[in-house]
Amino acid sequence: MVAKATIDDVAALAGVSMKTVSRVVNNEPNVRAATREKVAAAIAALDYRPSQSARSLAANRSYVLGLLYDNPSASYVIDVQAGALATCRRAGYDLLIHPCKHDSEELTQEVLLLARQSRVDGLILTPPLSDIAELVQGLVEAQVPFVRLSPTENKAACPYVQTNDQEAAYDMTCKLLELGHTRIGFIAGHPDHKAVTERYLGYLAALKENDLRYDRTLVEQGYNSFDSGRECAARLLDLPDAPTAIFASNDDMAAGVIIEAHHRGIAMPVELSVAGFDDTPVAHQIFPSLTTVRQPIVEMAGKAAELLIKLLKGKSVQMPAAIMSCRILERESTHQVQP
Amino acid sequence: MVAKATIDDVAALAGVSMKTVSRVVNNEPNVRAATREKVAAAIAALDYRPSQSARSLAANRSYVLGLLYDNPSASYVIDVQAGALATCRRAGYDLLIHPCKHDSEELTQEVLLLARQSRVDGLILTPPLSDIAELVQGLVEAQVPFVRLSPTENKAACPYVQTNDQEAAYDMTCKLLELGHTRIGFIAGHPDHKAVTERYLGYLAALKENDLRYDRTLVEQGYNSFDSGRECAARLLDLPDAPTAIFASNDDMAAGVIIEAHHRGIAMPVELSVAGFDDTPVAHQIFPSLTTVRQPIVEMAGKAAELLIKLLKGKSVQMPAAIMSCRILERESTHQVQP
DNA sequence: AATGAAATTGACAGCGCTGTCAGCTCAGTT
DNA sequence: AACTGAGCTGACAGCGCTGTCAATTTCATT
Repeated sequence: MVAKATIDDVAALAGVSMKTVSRVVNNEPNVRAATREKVAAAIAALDYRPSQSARSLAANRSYVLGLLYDNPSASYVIDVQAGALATCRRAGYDLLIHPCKHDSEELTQEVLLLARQSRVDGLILTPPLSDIAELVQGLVEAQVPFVRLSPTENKAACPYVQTNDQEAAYDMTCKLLELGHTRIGFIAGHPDHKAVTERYLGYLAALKENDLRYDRTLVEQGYNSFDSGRECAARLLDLPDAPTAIFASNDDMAAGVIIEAHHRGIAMPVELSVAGFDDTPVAHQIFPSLTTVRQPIVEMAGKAAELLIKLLKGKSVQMPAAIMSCRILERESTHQVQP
Repeated sequence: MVAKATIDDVAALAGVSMKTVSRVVNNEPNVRAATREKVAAAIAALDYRPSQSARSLAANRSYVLGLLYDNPSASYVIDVQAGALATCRRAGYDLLIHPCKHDSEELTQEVLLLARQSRVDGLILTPPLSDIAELVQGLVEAQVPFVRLSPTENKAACPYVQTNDQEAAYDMTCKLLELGHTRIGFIAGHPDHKAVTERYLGYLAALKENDLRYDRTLVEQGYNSFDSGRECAARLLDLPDAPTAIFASNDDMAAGVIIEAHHRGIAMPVELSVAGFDDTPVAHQIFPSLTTVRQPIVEMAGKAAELLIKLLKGKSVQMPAAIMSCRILERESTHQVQP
């Protein structure tokens, strides 16, 4: 790499102390405008770039956020990364990604290590990690700053960003009811993944609200994967009195439903309506394209990073609970029930 | 965070100098076994974790690799990340992700900044960034170590990892020919994305090899996206003498072909065979599931990180060119041509 | 037991920055 | 004109580690 100018070089050229250069670089107050300009000119002339390692060591912060996840959905993870990164860049932070296993024994230790090595200043936890009590507890005890995406438990512990999953699932169920469906199958999400399971509550609430009896045979336990969705669909469609609509807790499972129906020669959406949740890319790449719920994942992650950075700056973020709204996207896979 | 033990604490407890502790921590040779054990015990007792920022500053390396990409495929990016991370963890490195715009004016500057700030020790470039001459040139000049995934140009410049895209596309085309198809439509990839465009050469080679005349109307220019695939398919299927098989340069475009065919009521695979490339998740989530080519992306990225780390360790990696093989996956979307 | 080479260990000087704190400058006051 | 306090600036001491190099120990040989 090119010989790099240090803060001393800049100070010498600008005719000030290196501390003043530091002030200018860090946008600190109490520097006369004229001085600021002199320094800025010197920085430009030398093409000076502060060394991150040096400032990390001296200031005891790394200007790096860690992003923790354990989610099989590539598009979800990419969106979270994109949102977090956008904020990070604006604030001069970098993002370290740290996929991990939510059921690992050493999860908490592994994550704490990141902070203990001073690799990251704070962490963003995404579901299902945001609901692991031991991990959350460990971070609180070690006083590692962190923000959670969509936690369902222990919300007092720290800042979080959330969506109204339950409400959106309620709305989606109502939509299907409005289309005349009375037997609506539901495929629940992975039990370890609390945020997804919340959607089940929305489904239940909508049935209740509309005085439909709850039929246990219409609810299948899925595991968030395409394959599990397909298996659940097979069972639902085998029912003597099969549902005319199936609402899956996520798009991957909904895609599984659609494949299973295709293989059975069921015409969609006329003979079967299908709804999903998440609006992953597959939702509009399958036939029929999927009616689903879009979450503002990028924005949520961006907000989370923002809260975290505020927290790091010491601006007491009084446990702010940013709640963001989902939106139903009606596509081809839902249709009026046939008489 | 918990009060952290420093190297001095460990040295004091073990009764050695901090340099010796440093040697043990870094697995350097020339430390007596007994000493090593004493130190190890002290480290364990104090739960000592070296500060990354301090060692970065002192050793002038960050133990972080940067991953550069500009690829709309979430699953591709996730796979690359996973592969690179696996290697990084084994070697004690972290991974900084850096999505960017391949057509940005300031791309080279932006990327060089990462190294100049000593945030990363080296870079992994993925297509289409691996083919941007200016960027590659800039890195070489600035002496930033880097490794490329699937470069098609200037291969002498530095280590790279590659797949035999062209050969795989050749094989896939032959497979369609064997199924009796003689009019095989082809949807080319984004012209900026060299690695994808190589697949076109494989298609051409197969036609030539089998003495089929090249029909220009059967080749459409796509842009790697689902929508562009669908548009190209529409044009191909509108042809008076429409193809009986369509080979798209990637799965997203192939998914577009399948949707377009569905909307036209074309029965697949009997009336139309479709083939893709990449084996993205959508390939087996659509109906009919897609015959495609699987690249060992995770392995490639892992290998790339490995080469890069070797390079950083000064072990002269004499421009090693790891070439890895693709595999055709036959699924439901391809079928014998109808007489 | 003396000898020399190799193995092992430690002292020390930074790496390039930021935090602390003291000192200086300069309006606005009295 | 002297005084005040806010605004501005700089000296300096680390942050916790690694690289260098010299000192010491070890061990096989003679």
